[in-house]
Amino acid sequence: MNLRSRRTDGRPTIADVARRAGVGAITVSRALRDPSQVSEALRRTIDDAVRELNYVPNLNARALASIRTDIVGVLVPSLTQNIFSDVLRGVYDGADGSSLQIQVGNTHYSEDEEERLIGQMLRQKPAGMIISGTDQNPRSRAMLESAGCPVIQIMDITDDPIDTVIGFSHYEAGRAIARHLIDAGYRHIGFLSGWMNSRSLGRLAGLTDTLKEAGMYNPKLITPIVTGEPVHERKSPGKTSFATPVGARKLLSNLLEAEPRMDAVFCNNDVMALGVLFECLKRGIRVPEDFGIAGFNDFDIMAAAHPSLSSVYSPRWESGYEAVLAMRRRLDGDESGPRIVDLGYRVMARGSTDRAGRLTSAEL
Amino acid sequence: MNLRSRRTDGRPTIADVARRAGVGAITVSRALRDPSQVSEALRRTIDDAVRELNYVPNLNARALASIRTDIVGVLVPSLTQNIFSDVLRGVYDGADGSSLQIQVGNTHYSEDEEERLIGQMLRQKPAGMIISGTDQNPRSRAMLESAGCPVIQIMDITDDPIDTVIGFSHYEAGRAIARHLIDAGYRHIGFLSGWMNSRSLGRLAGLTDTLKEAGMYNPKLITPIVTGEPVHERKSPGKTSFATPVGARKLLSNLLEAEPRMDAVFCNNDVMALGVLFECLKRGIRVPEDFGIAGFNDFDIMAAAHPSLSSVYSPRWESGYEAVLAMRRRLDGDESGPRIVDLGYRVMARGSTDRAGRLTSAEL
DNA sequence: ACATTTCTTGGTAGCGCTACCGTACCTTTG
DNA sequence: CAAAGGTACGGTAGCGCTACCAAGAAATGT
Repeated sequence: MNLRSRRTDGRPTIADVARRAGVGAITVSRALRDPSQVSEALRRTIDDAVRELNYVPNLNARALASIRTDIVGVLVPSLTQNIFSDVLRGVYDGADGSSLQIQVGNTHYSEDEEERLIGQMLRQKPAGMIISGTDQNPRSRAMLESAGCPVIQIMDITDDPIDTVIGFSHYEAGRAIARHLIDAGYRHIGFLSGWMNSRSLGRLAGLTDTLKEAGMYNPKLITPIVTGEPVHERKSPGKTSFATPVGARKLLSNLLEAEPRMDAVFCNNDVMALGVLFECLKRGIRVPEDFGIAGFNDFDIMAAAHPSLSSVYSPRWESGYEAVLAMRRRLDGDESGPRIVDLGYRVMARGSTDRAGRLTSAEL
Repeated sequence: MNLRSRRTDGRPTIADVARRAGVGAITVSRALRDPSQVSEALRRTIDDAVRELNYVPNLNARALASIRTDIVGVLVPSLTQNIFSDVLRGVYDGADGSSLQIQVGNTHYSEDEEERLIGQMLRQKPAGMIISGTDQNPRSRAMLESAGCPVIQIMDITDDPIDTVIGFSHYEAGRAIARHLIDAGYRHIGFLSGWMNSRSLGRLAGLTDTLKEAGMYNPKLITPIVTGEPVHERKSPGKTSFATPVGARKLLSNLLEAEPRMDAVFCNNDVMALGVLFECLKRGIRVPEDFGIAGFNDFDIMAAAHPSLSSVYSPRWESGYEAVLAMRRRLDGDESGPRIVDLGYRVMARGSTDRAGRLTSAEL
């Protein structure tokens, strides 16, 4: 007896629980998945048996039998940048305490890679997909539309989501920071960036539109736009085409050379803004009196710099978190949630753009 | 015909491939998993059939039938800190192109949570486990020792690994930075930290031992040590008990008040070092002349600061990457790899500790 | 009173794959 | 040339779970 085959690993199965509780296996299965289908008394007996045997359901068997999993596929374009670390943190926080399993894929900002990963993930019949951005190619979009599971796009916004979009408008954020700089009294406002993706381009568009409206647009104040696929940063500890603070210092020098009247710059991200601040420190350019600096994302360091650095807060953690919560509601059968959720942004006005001296010293 | 049951999703199965190739299903299975067991001719026919049908193996069924998966469980203590984002990036880069699936768990620096997650992951019969740190509790350790799969500890080092350890000595890193500060001419060297984990404590021990040997140890120069479980940072966009640059500015003020002679500080991490630099800028303390600053980890921003900030480079990406490569070798049956891998650290001497003026201006 | 619906439970038959064993054929050896 | 071993392939029987169908008990309607 008990000549256990080598095919099992000795853990209790649903049949063991059923035997111990004196019920059928299928009843145990129901009690576990949807207790409301089982009578109070049996439910209790089954729960006891589960606890005594320390039974844990085999997820592979469940997935095989029911053609569905608890996997949520999450696609991000980069793991190098802190932005997406924050998004993933929100995702994991949102999944905490649920049965959802997170599976992360890195598209490396490549549409082809994105398409490949979508296909691969969908083959696993995931419970849902969360994907960064709204600029999937037509084939990717078609796959997602016929995926038969909730699909949530994040970190951008559109009025034509695949299914649901949770994010904010980069274009509006660009407009807002431009208005802030103009209000602060700057007149020769530049834009500094390294490699640009579609969201960065949205911010730039917002900035330039606003500057044009104010009659302050000057192309010499914009760093050359680099798009296309970034140099892949995989398989190396360092970064390549993404924004680096060192690169930002060089780019600032270039801009100042091309247009010495420049008196403020909106940096495509916070890291570059820090680099610019340090370049100003080195050159003895006074911030904010001679020169205004604004970043994007509002990482912690911005508030702690001296002078403190203005930025635009982007809801990165919130995007991930809200996406998973929305996913959980959908998977619980609640279809009533909105399909377009604008989480907004927030201009954080700090010392580095306080030319007018409006802030108290405690705020600096 | 073709009254497809609702139980399948219409994708081709191994049986479809077998039928098309005119062979048995088991032969297809073998051809896919270990082509050397199948004759050249059949292999080709099967490959063709696979391609024509666009067949993709069902991983759940494979896992169920063979009681093993391609999942690698990765346990990190935090997703809030960039350190572990870098580790995860290395992990994903290392797994790129293999069939391994990464599953991340966040222990929130809690031994109990770690134990729970280990149990949960082992129940999935993972192909291997990667776990941060070497300070698992006895029950966790016992579970991992009898897990029957490769277990790789990372980001620290020990001569008594559970299985394999890939990391570096925090104690030696602490000694090294202490020597660097002494060499640079500082005499009242402090240590600044927020919440401390066992690895931070190792660095501090290295620092204080070295200072004692040099007769320069002064407890008033050490911020109060905060250990135990950190305030959980889950379910919120912000951080709590972890190092923040704002907190660092306050802590520096406290230390300077307690011991005005302090002339250098080793910060538990780079973020705090940045905060300290900004506090010095605000107070008009000259760096490095009046005060030396060193951080830990060597994030990009350190080299770009002005003055550039000294730090200790820690192999975060490398830890994750090498761990996965070692895992892959083990899973391929190569047991010859070393069980203890010291990836080392590197003191990055920069402007913020260059009291002696040894660096050229280009290096600053 | 009986028919009808609702609720609770169980049996059976897979889900797609691989472990195990068996068979046919080929090679080697004394 | 028989015996022994090796190689290439296939059949069978599960892995642990759930979809589907069925049936009995209880509740409800007429």
